[in-house]
Amino acid sequence: MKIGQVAAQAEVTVDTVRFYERRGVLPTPERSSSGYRTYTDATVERIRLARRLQALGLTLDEVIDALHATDRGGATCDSERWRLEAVVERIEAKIAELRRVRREVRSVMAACDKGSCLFAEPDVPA
Amino acid sequence: MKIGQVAAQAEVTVDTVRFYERRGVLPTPERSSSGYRTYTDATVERIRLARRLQALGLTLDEVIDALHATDRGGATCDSERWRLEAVVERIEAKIAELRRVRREVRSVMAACDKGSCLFAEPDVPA
DNA sequence: GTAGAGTCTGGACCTAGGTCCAGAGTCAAG
DNA sequence: CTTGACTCTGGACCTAGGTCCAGACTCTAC
Repeated sequence: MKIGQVAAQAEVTVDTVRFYERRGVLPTPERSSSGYRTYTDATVERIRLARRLQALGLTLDEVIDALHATDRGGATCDSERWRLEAVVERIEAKIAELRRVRREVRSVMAACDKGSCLFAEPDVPA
Repeated sequence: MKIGQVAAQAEVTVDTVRFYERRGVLPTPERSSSGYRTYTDATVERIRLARRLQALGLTLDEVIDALHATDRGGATCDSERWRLEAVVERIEAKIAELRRVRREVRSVMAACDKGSCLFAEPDVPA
């Protein structure tokens, strides 16, 4: 398979496939006699898995790490579970932060209603 | 006041002050005879307000917009309230998205426990 | 045999919000 | 009058995850 076909099947662009290669998501591919990268279905699956992990909130570096861990063999659910737990924690920290900010925005809005507006100074009438 | 003093009082760096000037958060300042920017306390207040708005989740462009609106005069709590409401909506959309992803991560973890691990293919014993 | 589609390289570009730098000028204290 | 702290300009750099480009090459179909 050539890069375009892999990209289409994995639903990414050819640029992304090459980018993943540079970053180490994908191993250095074989080349045809004319220098074209050649791939198998396994590459499509690997890209799909990478995207899935990214969609779950892993950074690209974490995805690479996870893939390399399984490449080395010996990766099991138990041995890799912590990655997902770390993601959940990160998500929860973000949610907490967003809630904090929302509370603050609401309190500013409430203060605004009472006449102390952030934007327009309340012109205190004598 | 010179830039360093303004920066210190507003708790930002001098680079940020100059950056804010370029972006339009701050108006073009007066210059001393030697070419140094000169500021008043009002600038410190303006920077503090800008940072406050950013901390509430407004983008820098939105902050600039809000400040310019009040510069033009006529800004009131009522006329500017929508900005904060928009921020709240954005925050809520983000929270919803994070919750969705968290649900998905958890479901992947649960599936993992049942033997279909994303990382390590379950080697189905015969 | 040639047009058009695909592929190659590697480096520039994008967003957002700054941060950092060199090289030159300015200012206050000792 | 020199040292050290401050300021000036404008452009490069940072993160993250790609995206886009030119100019050259290759492959397929007509």
